[in-house]
Amino acid sequence: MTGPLPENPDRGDKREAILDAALTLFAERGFHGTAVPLVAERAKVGAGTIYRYFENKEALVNAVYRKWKHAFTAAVVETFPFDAPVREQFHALWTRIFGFANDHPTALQFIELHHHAAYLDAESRALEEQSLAPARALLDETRRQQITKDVPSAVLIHIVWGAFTRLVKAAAEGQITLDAETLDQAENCLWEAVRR
Amino acid sequence: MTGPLPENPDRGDKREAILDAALTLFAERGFHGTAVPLVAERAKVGAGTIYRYFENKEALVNAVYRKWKHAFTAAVVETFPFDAPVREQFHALWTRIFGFANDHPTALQFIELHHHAAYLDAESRALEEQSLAPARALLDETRRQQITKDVPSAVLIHIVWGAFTRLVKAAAEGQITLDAETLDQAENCLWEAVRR
DNA sequence: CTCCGAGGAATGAATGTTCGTTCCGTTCAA
DNA sequence: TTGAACGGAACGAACATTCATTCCTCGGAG
Repeated sequence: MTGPLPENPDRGDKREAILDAALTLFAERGFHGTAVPLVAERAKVGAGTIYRYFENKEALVNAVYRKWKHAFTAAVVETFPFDAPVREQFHALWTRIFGFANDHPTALQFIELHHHAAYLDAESRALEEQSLAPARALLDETRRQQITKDVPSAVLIHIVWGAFTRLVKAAAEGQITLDAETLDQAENCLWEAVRR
Repeated sequence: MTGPLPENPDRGDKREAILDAALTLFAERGFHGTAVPLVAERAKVGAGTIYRYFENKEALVNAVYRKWKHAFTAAVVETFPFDAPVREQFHALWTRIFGFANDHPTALQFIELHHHAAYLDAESRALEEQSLAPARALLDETRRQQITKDVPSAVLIHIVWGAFTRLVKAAAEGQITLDAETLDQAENCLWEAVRR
């Protein structure tokens, strides 16, 4: 699943070095725009070494995708206040998602860029669904309670997530600055977008 | 600018065939993932012919980008009711943008995919700014009139545009269906996101 | 404690393939 | 007949991947 592992466990950091280099380069230049030897150079590793850890370039991009999609899901779900009032849950969701974007901007850029790409395999695709499950559950529940609008929760999710990722991208490009106040204002905008 | 043109004006449709093929392939597989000979094949044209019309692959992608960015801007601005009440202007904006997405789904996908890409030249970059100028003007004005929230108009634009493109992409992938009612609901969501 | 040799890990030059681009013989319109 | 337009074979560069070789680690013999 994770590719062949070297038998000496001390050297597992090579794998991480490769994953890190691949994350950055794939995020910046895309899958087809990134040459494998370039990944090797950035990871300070021989080109052939990559193939000791990953079957091929496609397996590598899938490994990067899964690693960070899992990290994202974990960051959102961990210690999530599932029993708090819904407005508070929305705030928690927003805060965690942005916290992740702040801690790992390259990872979010990578995830967005490779969303639904042709070279992602079935297992990676399945993770795409899974990662937004808490949001879907929340919005389904709030709709039932007539707190949010009578609109399919999938539509609301795409509105919030689409707006969010765009804001992050714009911030990364320096078009806007996402300080605490702006972030709060944006959260408020989107709550009003979804609330009844 | 537009590359060398054949001197016989009758044959200008070859250029269009190339642009059309390039639009579809670049939208589906990205810039680096699309081979020039493949574009030629789809355009039913010899590989060499492409280079009679475009200096190189980069010039081609820029030409596609400009063509459709112009078309998009035109579709939005044409007969726009600049003097209508602001809520109506917002509706007009929403309707026109979605009308474009509906008429030319591949073009919108292409534009989104190549947004701020490294291989776009300065002139193409300039068009990115220009195309959302009407929206910016509208949101600046409504903020002055205290109709929309006291949030930088750039932030509001990214919220609306981000939500919109995500909805279109989700619809293209079959995750949601954007019928007239859903579209109306979504417009309402985003108006409430921006209005005071 | 030192040295040796076995075997897995790592390497990067070599390989076959695919790409962007060019070149040139052919076709077509006038 | 002539010159522009065209197609597609051909070319060098760049790519993903392989593999013969080197490096490193460590167990055990002396």
